[in-house]
Amino acid sequence: MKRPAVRITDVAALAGVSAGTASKALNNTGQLSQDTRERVRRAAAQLGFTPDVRGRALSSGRTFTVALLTTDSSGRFSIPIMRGVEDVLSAGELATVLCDTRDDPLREQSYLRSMVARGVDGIVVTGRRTEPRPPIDVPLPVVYALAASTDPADASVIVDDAAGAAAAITHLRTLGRTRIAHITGPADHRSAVERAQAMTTLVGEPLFGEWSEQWGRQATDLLLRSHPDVDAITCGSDQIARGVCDRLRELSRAVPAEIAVTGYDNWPVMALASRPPLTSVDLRLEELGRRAAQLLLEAIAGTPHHGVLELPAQLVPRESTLGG
Amino acid sequence: MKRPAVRITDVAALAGVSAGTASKALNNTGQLSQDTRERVRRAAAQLGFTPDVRGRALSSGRTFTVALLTTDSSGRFSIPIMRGVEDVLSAGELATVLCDTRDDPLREQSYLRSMVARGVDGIVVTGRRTEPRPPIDVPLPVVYALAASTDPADASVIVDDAAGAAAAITHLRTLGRTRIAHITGPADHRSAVERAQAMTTLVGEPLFGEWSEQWGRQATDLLLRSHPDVDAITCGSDQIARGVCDRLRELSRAVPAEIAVTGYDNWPVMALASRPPLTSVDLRLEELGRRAAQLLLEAIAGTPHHGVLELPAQLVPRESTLGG
DNA sequence: GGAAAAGCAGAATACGTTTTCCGTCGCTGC
DNA sequence: GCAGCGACGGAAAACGTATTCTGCTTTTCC
Repeated sequence: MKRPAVRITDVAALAGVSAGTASKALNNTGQLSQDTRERVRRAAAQLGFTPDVRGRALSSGRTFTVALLTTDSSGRFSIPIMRGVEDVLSAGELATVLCDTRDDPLREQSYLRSMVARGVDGIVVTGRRTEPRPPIDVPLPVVYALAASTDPADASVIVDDAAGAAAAITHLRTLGRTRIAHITGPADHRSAVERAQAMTTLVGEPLFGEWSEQWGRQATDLLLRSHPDVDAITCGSDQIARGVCDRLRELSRAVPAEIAVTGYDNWPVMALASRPPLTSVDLRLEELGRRAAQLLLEAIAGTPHHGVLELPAQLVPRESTLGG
Repeated sequence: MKRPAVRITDVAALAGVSAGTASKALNNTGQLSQDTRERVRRAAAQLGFTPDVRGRALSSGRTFTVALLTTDSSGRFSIPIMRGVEDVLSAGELATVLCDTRDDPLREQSYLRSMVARGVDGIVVTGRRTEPRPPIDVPLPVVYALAASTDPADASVIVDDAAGAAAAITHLRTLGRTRIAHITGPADHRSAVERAQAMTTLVGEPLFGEWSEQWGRQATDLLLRSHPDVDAITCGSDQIARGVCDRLRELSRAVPAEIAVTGYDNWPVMALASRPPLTSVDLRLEELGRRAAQLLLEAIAGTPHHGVLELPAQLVPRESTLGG
């Protein structure tokens, strides 16, 4: 069972060349005849040779490993990003190592030291909030995902929240809604503020509160009292939107016939379980993770990007605006 | 900024010893005078020396890296386990590399090859379902988490679902409930079946369906038609329980005054958002991940465990049974 | 006081790969 | 026929650490 690990010297021996030559053949470097390359490749295939990453790392500096530094690995925002990152990296035969800092600067420092000592090829930094964050100080390629670096010279990829919010508004106006209100999360959350600002021509001021269903229900009451004639409510999150829908149903206000509702985040467990299912704005976080990983690969390859890349969000229409 | 990486030879030079001696001093191996050890340690601290994992890996075989093989990294079950695993491993200065197989056997094979080539010290295998899974074939320490290996000689850590279900029943009986029904997920899911079997002295047969709120609502109607006098409903998941609560409220049946409801999984976003908040059974998945990681560390250290370790679940009482 | 034993540290080697530097061979052009 | 060049592949060094082996010094015991 425990086959004794075939090394490059074994391959070289079988192909009748030296170890160095075998290395060149397998990595398409140096100058070798096509014939020799082919012979070595066949030998490697026959033996099922897989280069030992340890030796390779020591010798070439490349470790084919990337660190994923996240402030919380449990959040529903970090997870899809992780998936996207890991997807791209694994396709390139790179390994992704997980560093969950738990929002603790000490843990972050400790991880960074450790990752530098490991000689990772690069780092993807992500977080659960969209507020820009201070850059990390490492002599390595770094890409920031979701939460941009405050240093504009760094490479960051984030979601275009304003465009996503605008898309929701446009969608509602196309459907003929004119008196649109907005209920969202805390006023000190950048995502809440950015979305609210992009929601033009609102009825009344945006209602800031929490990212919870309860606040959605509560805010619905407030809103209907001050603006009884709204015909659409855009929400800063699917949780809030679900609360809004629940409350409207309790009040026998038909959704969307009477009042259309939109969510935000397109979190399946909320958006689909809501009654009715929510029209929402998908952040495309997995794609964001992929792009971040691609940028990192390019930076590792020697062509780093700079500045912030904003990815478009995508409106996903469902019954809460389209009727049923 | 880019300091030129201090190596062990630098430390050795500063301490006035050879590289090999420095290594021994820092790793507490070999025989050295206490004085020498101290001197080397001071030199290392002064220089901020962090051993290069690459060199260490090549030399000692140990790579201080563990692979976390998961069939899906997005599930709400895998995530807490990952956290627990990563928590323990990072405390031991080990790195956790993420391998998301997406339920694809080919990807799994490819990852395993890659991890063996990397020389990881061990592997934690986890999944999103509790059904036992075929073992992986690698010459390395392995621990299975959540989904046990079908080979009893392997080390597995799982949740004691039967005990969790029994705890819910006991809780309800203590509260004086006697006519208890059960609504749960698909009959071909082990977790549904195990929980249902442990629910003794039920009113009627368990209702198998989907893990969804909609099924919870639907099943509530079915149940009330056949057994109008139930005074408690245990559910196989929090989603189902939330659906049950919603339907009961629509029917003006008070929870828990008239009918008590319990969930399962203690998934905060469901259990806390439900009206009323759900009494639920916490799977303690993070703890499960921790235990798995600890077992793996012991196996790596040379004292492997065998067989299945069942961890207790924990009942978390809330208003859906305790009244309000 | 001498021999054996213990304590200590250095030199050398190994880990598996990549990469640089050379040497050889065959060819071209004069 | 010879200098020079290009194409190819081998030998060796390098990466940074751990570890084994060896030898020196000091202690201990008779």
